[in-house]
Amino acid sequence: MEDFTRQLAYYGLTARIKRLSDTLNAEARAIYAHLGFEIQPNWHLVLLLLKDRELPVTAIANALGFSHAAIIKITQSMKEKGFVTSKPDKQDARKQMLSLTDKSKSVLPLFEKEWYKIQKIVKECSDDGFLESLAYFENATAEKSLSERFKAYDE
Amino acid sequence: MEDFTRQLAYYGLTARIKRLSDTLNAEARAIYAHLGFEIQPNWHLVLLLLKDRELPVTAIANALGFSHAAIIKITQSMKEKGFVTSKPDKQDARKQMLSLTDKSKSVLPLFEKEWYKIQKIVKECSDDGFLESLAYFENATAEKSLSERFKAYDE
DNA sequence: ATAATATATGTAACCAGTTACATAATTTAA
DNA sequence: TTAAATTATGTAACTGGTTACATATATTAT
Repeated sequence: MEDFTRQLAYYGLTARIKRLSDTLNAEARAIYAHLGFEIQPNWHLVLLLLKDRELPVTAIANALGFSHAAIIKITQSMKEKGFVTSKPDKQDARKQMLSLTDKSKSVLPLFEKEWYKIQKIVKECSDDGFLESLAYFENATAEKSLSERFKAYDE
Repeated sequence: MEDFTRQLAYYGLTARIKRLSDTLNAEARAIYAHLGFEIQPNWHLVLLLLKDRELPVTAIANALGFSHAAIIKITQSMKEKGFVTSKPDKQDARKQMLSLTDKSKSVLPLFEKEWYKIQKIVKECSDDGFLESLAYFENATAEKSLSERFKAYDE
C-alpha cells in the first residue's frame, strides 16, 4: 500500500504537512553538513532578521512565529557558536537586545550565496501556486481558526 | 514587523510549513477536546487504515510515512485506550498483527461523521491547487531529494 | 545444515519545539 | 505614590517525533 495519506485527500493533509516539514528540516541539516556550515535549520531566519536590525527576544518570536522560549533556546545555541550577542536595552531593562557578531557579518555573504542556491532548488520543486496556496490557508485560518469554524459548523 | 517568514518567500517556506503543521495539530487537539473524543491527532490515520485490514507495525509505518518506532508508540497509546489489539502473526512470528477492537468499530461511524466535517472545513480553508501543489513537491523531492539536487547544482 | 544476511519489533537516548510557571521591570490606575 | 496589571525574559517539565541500538525470527547462500 503506497502512501495511504494521499488516498485520504484532506483527511491526510495534516500528516503530509508534518512529513514535509520534517523532510525540509532534515534536508537543510544534510545540506549544511555537506557544506561544513556549523549552523542549524532556523538559524538562517534569525541571521537574516538581525542582519539589518537589533531586536529583543519577543520581537524575534513575533516576527518568526515561534514561542519566545524557542527563540531563547535558538539564540543561546547561536551565542555559543559566536553568531549573536545580547546586551540589555538602555530604555527598558527587561529587554535583551540581540544582534549579530562580527563573525556573523563576515560569514553572512557566504551563507547567503548558498541560501540562494537552496531557495532556487526549493522553487524548482514547487509548482507555481504553492506559496499562494500556503498563504491562502494561513490567511483563512488566521481569520477564523479551524476549531472555531468547526464549532460554528452546525449552527 | 509582521511575519518576516512571508517576506522571505522560498527562504521562509520551511518555517511556514513547520508552523502550519503545528497549527493543524493543535487545532485537531482542540476539536477532539471540544467533542470529548479521547483520541489524538494521527490516530485517525491508524483507525482508517485498520478499518478494513489487519496489518503489522512496519506496514502501517510504510503506509503512513512514519518510523516504525513512532507507530509502536502511537498504537501502544491506542491499545491503552482500547482502540486496537495485537496478536502475533501465524506465518511469521516476528510480526505483530494490529487490528481494531470492537470498541473502535462501534465508535468509528461517530468519528467518521466528525472527521467528515473537519475535512470539509480544511477544504474550505484551502485554495483549489493546494493538494496538487503539495503532491507536486512530494513527487519532486521523492524523485531527487533537495540535498541531492543541491550537490548536483554546481555541476 | 549452518552461517550470513535481512527483516520485524521493541527500547533508549535525543531533539526541537511547546505550555506552564517564576521573576523582574515597566506601565497604568486608584 | 503605591498597588495592580502587563510585559519581557528565563527555566522546567512535557511531547511527539527521530535515529541508533538490541534482540528475535526468517530467508538466502554455501
